[in-house]
Amino acid sequence: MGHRLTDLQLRNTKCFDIKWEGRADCQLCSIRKNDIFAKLDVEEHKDILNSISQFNYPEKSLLYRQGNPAVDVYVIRSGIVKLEEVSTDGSVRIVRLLLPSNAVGIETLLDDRQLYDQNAVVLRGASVCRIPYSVFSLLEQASPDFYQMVMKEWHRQLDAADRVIVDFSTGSVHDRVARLLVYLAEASKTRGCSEIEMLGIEDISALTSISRESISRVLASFKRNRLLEKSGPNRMRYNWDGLTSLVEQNIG
Amino acid sequence: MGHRLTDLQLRNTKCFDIKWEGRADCQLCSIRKNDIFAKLDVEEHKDILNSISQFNYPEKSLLYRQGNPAVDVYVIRSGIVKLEEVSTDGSVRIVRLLLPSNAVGIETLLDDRQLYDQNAVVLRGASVCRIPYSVFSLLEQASPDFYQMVMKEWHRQLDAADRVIVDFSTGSVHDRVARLLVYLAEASKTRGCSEIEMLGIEDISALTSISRESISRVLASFKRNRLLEKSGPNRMRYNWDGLTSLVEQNIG
DNA sequence: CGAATCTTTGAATCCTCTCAAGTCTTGTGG
DNA sequence: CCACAAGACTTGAGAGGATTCAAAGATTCG
Repeated sequence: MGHRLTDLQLRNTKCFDIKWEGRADCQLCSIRKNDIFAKLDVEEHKDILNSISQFNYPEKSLLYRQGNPAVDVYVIRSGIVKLEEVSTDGSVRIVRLLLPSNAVGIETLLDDRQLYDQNAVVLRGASVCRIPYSVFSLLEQASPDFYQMVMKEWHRQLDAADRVIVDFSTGSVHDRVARLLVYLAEASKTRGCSEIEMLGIEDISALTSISRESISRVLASFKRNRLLEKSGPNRMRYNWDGLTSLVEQNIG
Repeated sequence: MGHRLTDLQLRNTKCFDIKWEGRADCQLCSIRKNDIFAKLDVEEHKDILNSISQFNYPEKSLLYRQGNPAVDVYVIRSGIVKLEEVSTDGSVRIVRLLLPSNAVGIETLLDDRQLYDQNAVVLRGASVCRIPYSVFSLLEQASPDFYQMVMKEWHRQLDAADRVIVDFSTGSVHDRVARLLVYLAEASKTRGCSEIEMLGIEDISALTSISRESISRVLASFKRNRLLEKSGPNRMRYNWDGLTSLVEQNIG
């Protein structure tokens, strides 16, 4: 079985300093082309978007907690956020990883106000836009095809969940970790970065359902084979061809 | 690794006789209260809903194929449908199980017409409503809050996917199968039925990522302990208290 | 710098898979 | 309707992989 949360983590008594980064400037936003506001005329609706603020959440801080009333949607501008479900026995499983331009907490948008389904925890220092529910109800009235973009986000979330099933929960320990690394490498490539934002072993464990020790061993073997190389705290340089050939290998 | 599809299955050359069951009668529909049309005034929009037909798909037939253009949405009225992803190496993984009142193929509704993400295969003879895309585009115009209900369906699908991750892909072989049985038992209970609609071992395997033999062994042990008992083809009588106590046990 | 946390590594055990053979079911055609 | 073939399920034995426990090395943070 997986690892349990400590008391501290469960209560989240620790104080994180979440920095306010100012009003969001949707007009100049670099990631907007891929997010839920992609097709919105932001100039036309600037008074509605007015109430969106931008924050910086440090590593390990919580965007929201499973079971709390869903009140805000967060759009990730940078960093990595995990959605984790805590079982009755206290063990934790990550159900998806969300990356820049993903929206977190879209349960908020269901008509009968729901509770958040998971904990949303920041893995790598994240800059996010916090969007109150009111923005959505106003936009819904002002821009009737707005929900097309929200539906796309639901679709992306399903993709992310399916990825956890198909890629990170199927096959040998070796294969699962390899696929995760390729996934992270892909994400860093599209960001134009040649290094992986490495997850902690604890998180890889909650994502793949593999014991921490086994993960450490697999990573060690990848390093031995020069597929990975530590290049800083939480950063790894990767050998793209080597890694991808690993995951292609299981063809046939 | 998982089992591969046979050539026959990949090509779906076999002919299934899909029976036309007539026009859908949304007015009298017994499952509507839980599906995407829950809050729709069907009398008011009956001319739009006119083009919905009802079909009976036999076991093992395909609603649609992964990669084909998404053209119709199907609402399940009875039976069980699996969504399975076929990897490049031909192995199959079920990413979710869909039950009565779920909609299948909602990728159809994304504005840039998408391809179906998975194969949708009928596991237990299913009666479905086939809803062409046009119905949705008309409803969108006619009933502005219609997308609230569609969003709920996306949410249900995410729940189903998360369930596969948390319950069916985490923990020991024994636990995963036990949770699946409880899930099926719950579903049969809400249908007012005291027997499980049992999946084939192949499908349990694709759902849990467990080898067929191990599943057989676990089921055998449940039968020995009088938690299960065959009560017909593809049907099992279950011991609710026994099964649920199994999945609760891993508390603490 | 030292404490706490996270990661690595080893060795033994346990679990799950694989292979293989047998039994049971289902469906088809004579 | 029976017989046979194909497919699905069961069971055993053995091998291999993954987990566990334990202890030592690294890192991080105050």
